[in-house]
Amino acid sequence: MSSAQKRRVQIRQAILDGAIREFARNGLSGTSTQALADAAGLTKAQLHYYITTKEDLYEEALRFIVEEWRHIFFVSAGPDDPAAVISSYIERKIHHALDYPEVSRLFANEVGRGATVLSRYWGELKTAVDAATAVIEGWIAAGQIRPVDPLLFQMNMWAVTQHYAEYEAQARHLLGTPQGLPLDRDRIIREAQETFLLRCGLPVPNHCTRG
Amino acid sequence: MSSAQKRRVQIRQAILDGAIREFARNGLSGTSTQALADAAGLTKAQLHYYITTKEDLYEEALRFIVEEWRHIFFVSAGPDDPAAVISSYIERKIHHALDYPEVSRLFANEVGRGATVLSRYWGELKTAVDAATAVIEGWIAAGQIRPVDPLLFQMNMWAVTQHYAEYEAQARHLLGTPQGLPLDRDRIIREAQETFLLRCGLPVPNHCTRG
DNA sequence: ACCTAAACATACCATTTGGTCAAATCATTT
DNA sequence: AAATGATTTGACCAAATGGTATGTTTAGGT
Repeated sequence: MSSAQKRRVQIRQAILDGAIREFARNGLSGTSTQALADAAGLTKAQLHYYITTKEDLYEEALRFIVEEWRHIFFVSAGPDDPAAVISSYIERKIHHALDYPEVSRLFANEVGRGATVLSRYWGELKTAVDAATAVIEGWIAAGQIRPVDPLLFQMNMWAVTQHYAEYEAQARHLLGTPQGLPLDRDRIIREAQETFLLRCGLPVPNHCTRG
Repeated sequence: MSSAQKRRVQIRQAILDGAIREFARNGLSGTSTQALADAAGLTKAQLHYYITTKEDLYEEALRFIVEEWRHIFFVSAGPDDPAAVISSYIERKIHHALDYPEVSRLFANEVGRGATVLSRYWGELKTAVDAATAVIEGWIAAGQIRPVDPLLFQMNMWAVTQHYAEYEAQARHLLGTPQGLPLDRDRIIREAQETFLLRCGLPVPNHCTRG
């Protein structure tokens, strides 16, 4: 890859990163092209050399998120036991939520507006969810876990893990975590794991005893 | 109250209702005063006769929500047993979320942006949450429920109940509920109750047997 | 050195933005 | 009916909006 190509890729990445930040904060209509340009360190005209319209960039950002999540998440049909799969899912999901809160917020924002843009990519998500549903139903049929509503079980795990990205400000305030310091991830992960393991009638590993 | 006064109250209510709708959909910066005026059935100039600035109206909407929620929600220290308190909280919260999704979305949006406006009213919320924490800790001390992280337990209940307002579009798609029909509330409520009752080590009432 | 195409900058466009203002209308009270 | 205050209107403002057009610079290959 020539240095010119490398530079172009870098700029495109900067645009995408900035766009996710800005769109997550102010939504589609609340984000100006000027703000997008600034966030990427470009001129407005320069930005328009790389993108066509604001809406296009917005859709690209969403597509990027969906693609990324499809690779990272969704309960996969591993050979593992249910407890391990659930624990791992929750852990990974919460880490991601706290590492990239803007990504989660942008997604939430779009769905909250009715997901008019996102709905185009919902087929992929539905497929992944259906696969996970099949896995969970298998667990239930095999008597490995207490019966659950597979779909709602997934949605509730999603809700809880996502929450700490979307409500980070509130969590900070209620937990008394100052602005600079990170949230207590282990504490959050443990409580979430405990909740959904117990929901499945699975035993909870007693890490260290709680204070 | 004279008819003139009555009319004024009606207009103010229309403005507030419209504002919650619009702000919930497009955020503060994404909502134009024109849109706010249209939503209330007024002229832009007429709107400015009743409000001073967009920001003021936004803050008023948030204040209204906080005040409303303070009356309706938060685990109250009733004489009831834990199971009844938790079940009732979840049921009321989910009904409210599905009845007034815009309210939940506006709140979520504001918190997602860092809650810069809302933070002024967080004292009240914190008080209510602390009171509930004390109640839950009492349950634990009395051996009435399995030990939980009281704060995170509340946040997770909030996350799940809130979810069906914020992600209504996604829930519709995954549950296969067409646009016109309402979501299956009983199903959602039951799964949520089961999850958080089991988290507390409490028995689940076996309503009707599940299909 | 030279040519071509990619990358960038300045100035610009019509429209929309949040908000104001004086004048006109309405309702109410005397 | 006249006076008075509350309400409504349309015109208006400077600034910001999304996006373009036209030129200028830069980089890479020959």
